[in-house]
Amino acid sequence: MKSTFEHVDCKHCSNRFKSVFCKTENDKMDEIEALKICSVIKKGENIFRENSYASGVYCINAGKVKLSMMGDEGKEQIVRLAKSGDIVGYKALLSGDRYSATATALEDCNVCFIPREIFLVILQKDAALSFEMMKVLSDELKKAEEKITHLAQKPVRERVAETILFLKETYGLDADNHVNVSLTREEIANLVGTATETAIRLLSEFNKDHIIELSGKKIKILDQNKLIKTANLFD
Amino acid sequence: MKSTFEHVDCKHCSNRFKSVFCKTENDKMDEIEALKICSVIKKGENIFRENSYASGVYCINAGKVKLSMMGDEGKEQIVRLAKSGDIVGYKALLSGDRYSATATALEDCNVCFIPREIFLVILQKDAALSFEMMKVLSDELKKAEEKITHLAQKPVRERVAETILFLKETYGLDADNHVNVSLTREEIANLVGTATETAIRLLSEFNKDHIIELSGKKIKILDQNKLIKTANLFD
DNA sequence: ATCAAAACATGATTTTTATCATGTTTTGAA
DNA sequence: TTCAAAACATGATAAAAATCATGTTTTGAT
Repeated sequence: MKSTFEHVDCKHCSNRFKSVFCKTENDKMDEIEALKICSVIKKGENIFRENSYASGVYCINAGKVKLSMMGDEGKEQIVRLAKSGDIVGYKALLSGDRYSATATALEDCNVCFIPREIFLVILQKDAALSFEMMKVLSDELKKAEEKITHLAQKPVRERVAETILFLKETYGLDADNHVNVSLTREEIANLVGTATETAIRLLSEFNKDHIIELSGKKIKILDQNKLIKTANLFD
Repeated sequence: MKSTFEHVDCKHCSNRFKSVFCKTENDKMDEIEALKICSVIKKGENIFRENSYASGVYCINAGKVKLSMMGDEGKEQIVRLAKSGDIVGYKALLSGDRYSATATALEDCNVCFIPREIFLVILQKDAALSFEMMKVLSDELKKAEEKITHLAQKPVRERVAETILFLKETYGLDADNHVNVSLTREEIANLVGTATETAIRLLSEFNKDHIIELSGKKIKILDQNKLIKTANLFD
């Protein structure tokens, strides 16, 4: 099984046209193809660590990844969730800095590593790729600013509801209509920005109120409208 | 007096080499020069408004600007502070969206408006400008993610201390060693992400403890080390 | 110079949320 | 399969911060 993931041909990559590389020309793609390194990252393993030297970007070919920062008291804050087709590690590379977050596989992943120099050189030559990168960065920044506003102004209850909707938006639903990602309660709390116990309590409450249905780590949204209302969105 | 600000020659602009345009070639600069529109924005006036159509970017030639988003309950959240040499409004332009924040002059400003099309066309042609833009975006994103982490994990007291240090970092000190920006207590609260009364109380407390000295809206940092300690940074 | 509005200040109270404590359930490695 | 560690759950309590209330000071327009 593992070998089928070992090397992915960029030009035929299933994420090719979903990713930031969608408009990249074929000759540039060949350069990446030649020098990228694909590898399998097991669930729980880190792709890179906060404060370590940024050696390149990672293109997620399969799997889910969390990006988190360590707070002063050693508490994890999840700042982004990535899925197949997304790239991670570009921020540090562009600002010429160390990685500002740790990237951890939420499930077994297949990622393609594109070394720093190759990525930067292609970026210099390929205006379309640059433009796509700027779009990605702009979108991330916009989302981050919205998150700041909500974190500063919305009560935890609303933010927990919002987070469930965000998880559905990001990862979709599986065959059984469950939100298609498995997070511990602690991870959900670290995404919401609250204490683990508070997240647990609010999830149980939503469960009791038949807004969601919990079975272990699986979350099923029973009443999306009520969840939107609970999140206090769009008013 | 006003006329001296009315038109600023890009090539001789004092911010030329501090801004994102620092590496832009002269011929590109001429294009911008020819089509940009300089104007004076009075204190309190908006440069652009959240949700309005993004018609271009604004280069701040002189003055200070706050960028804020409206929360659900109509409460302002300040997401960024800009100074001369900074550009604002680029995010919306790049993601092809409306402005996601409102830009308001904190004092009389002189800004140069660069229309959407010109900026985007030059961006396509000028790899160096694109790269600088990506750097700016990356830095902003990194700061935003740090803010998210602090907002989620640090108590208000620490965040107020941190905000004072941030204001000093951003705008420096004036001749009397005061932090060189004038914000209302409400604006400080909206930057910190707390209630106005809470911000007022903590500022008075720092004042009483001789960490800072308040005189009206002017803030003087008396004991920077204590302020850093209060902010609980670097430990 | 006057005056109303905005900003600032501070005490009292309530609400929200974190923390502490403790017990149960689930999970994954030996 | 067993068993310890991790995750989950929930009650009690404490702490933090918001809200409410009220008064003072500052500010800017007339």
